[in-house]
Amino acid sequence: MARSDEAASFFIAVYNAVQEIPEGKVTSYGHIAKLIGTQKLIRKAAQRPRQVGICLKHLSHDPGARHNSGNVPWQRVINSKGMISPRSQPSGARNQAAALRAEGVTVSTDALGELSVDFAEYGWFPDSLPSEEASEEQEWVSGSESE
DNA sequence: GGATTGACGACAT
DNA sequence: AATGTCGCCAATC
Repeated sequence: MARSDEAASFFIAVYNAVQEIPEGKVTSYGHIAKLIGTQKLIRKAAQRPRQVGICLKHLSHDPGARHNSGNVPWQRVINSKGMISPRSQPSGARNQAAALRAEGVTVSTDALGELSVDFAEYGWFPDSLPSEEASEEQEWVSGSESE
């Protein structure tokens, strides 16, 4: 099992999780990492929020790719403080804000020009992926499901 | 192929 | 409350 395979799995898991974020909702990089962490497949996933950002950064713009900027709602992922990461290129963050506003999310701008979203209103933080059981190998044992 | 960077986050000062 | 430090590890010098 090469580490590169594990890395690839991580990318897939991230894109898969991000696609679960409902339109008009947002979550954090850290939460995506945590959700992936519930799946044993990937090592220390819950401790790698940065890698989640890397995944989105490298999200393909090729419409033909399995996961691309068109079918993965990357804009719904912001940092744990509820703010769109300023990062290197301001236009990128602004573009993200525009994409969120387009789907009904209110993005506030403070005096410093930092963009933020109210988690209380738009946050999406489930304990696990809604379709986690449906899409994965689904090899857990049935019998002890307690609601 | 070693060193730095970074769409982050938790904890320590 | 506001910085600083460290862990994580793929990508990029």
